[in-house]
Amino acid sequence: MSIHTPDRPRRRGRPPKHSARPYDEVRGELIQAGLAMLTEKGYSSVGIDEILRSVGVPKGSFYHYFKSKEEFGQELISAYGQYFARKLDRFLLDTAFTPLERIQRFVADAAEGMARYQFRRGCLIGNLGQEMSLLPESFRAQLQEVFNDWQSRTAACLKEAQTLGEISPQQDAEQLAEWFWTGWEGAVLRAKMEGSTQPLERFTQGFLHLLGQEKVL
Amino acid sequence: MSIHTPDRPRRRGRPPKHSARPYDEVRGELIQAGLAMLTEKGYSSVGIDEILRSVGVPKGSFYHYFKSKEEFGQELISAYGQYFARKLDRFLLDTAFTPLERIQRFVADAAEGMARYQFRRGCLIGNLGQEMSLLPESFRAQLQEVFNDWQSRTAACLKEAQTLGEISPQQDAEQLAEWFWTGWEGAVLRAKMEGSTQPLERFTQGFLHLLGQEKVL
DNA sequence: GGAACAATTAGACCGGGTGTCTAGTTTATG
DNA sequence: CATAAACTAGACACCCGGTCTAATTGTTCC
Repeated sequence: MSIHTPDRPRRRGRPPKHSARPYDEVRGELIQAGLAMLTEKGYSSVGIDEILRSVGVPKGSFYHYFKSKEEFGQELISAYGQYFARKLDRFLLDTAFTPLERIQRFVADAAEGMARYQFRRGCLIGNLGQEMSLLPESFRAQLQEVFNDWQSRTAACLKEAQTLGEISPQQDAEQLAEWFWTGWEGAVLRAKMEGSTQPLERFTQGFLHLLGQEKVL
Repeated sequence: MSIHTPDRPRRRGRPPKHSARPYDEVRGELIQAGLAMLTEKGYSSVGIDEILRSVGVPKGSFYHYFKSKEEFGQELISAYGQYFARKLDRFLLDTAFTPLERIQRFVADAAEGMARYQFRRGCLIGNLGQEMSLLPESFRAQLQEVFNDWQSRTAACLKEAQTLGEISPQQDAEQLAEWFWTGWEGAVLRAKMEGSTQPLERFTQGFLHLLGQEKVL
């Protein structure tokens, strides 16, 4: 339940070689904890020490692991982007299903993920986009890149659907994918608001409908 | 440009009858200023005195006008809901245009509004939905109601489109409207992120496409 | 053994801010 | 002229923010 052991005794100087968690492990835990908190509350409402505390790392150590909160945020964005890219691949490249089925399976998995945290956590990228006016400008381009990445993975799947004749080859797959992600973020927002997976499902249903198929989900 | 005269001299006790702005006027200005700030930064990042200061009302007076920050927030939600409902009516009931044209005109107006503030301000309801996990629970139902209201106004317009034969009468107008608003919030989010009206236009184009018409915008 | 270096963090810096409320001052009312 | 109504100064009692220096401890290598 808790993210880390609450407080082991803490010594001051350099830790003995074989006792301490290695640098990269601690760094990873900080990123993990940061992701959990920022997906729930966004960037500006979460303080550094809240994250540090949850991992049992003393406040003074933050700048040993990261240059600043801004840089930390940048790493979170990229970690989240990659995490989700992997998840997308897991579903969208799964040849056991048709391309459209893969999308549905991805959506179902994401919905389950939101439910697991009582709809308190959303999409980090969406959260930050919404906060944009409070954020360091350096985040803007990075957020866009993440979306672009997700979109092109989705577009590839849609193109496959086209060559397999599952959807019409006339529509621009890239644009459909952009469009999916735009709407998806809206659906995530409403899922948080309503505390229900319904918006996610309804949106997806409509999207697949747009693709030209009738019976879905 | 500035919201109010910066600081007129301020006397302490009850103001003379004909000198002071009436209670309701001040209240209205506070709500106005609150809307401007919350549409930009959300609820939790905006402090009460930031709003007070911008209107030239001393901090001590807040509880003269509102019971608490929570109640103030509730009034903002309802004011924003009504403001937008009026705007929707202005466009969606304008019989000088076809129903679908009205929707396009509404979108164009909203896009212009976002551009006017350099894409820093979004939709208050969307902002708060995103923040939900940081908000008083009392906001949840209220936010949903606002969406429902907007949706039914939109649905009415879509039904008119159906009776006029502009779109197929087979689809459920209510659901299409819900779907529009879900996607719309996503598009607003991305417009903020990209600092461009493009997401708004692209999304709308796709939506109208879904309604079955080809040439749009 | 002991210098030099690497790894870690205590603790404070400095400057905010939060929402709330009481006690007070001033005008209006009857 | 007492009482009531309208308004606000100023503080309460917090907790927070991100950052950085100086100190402490372990390791390495002569």
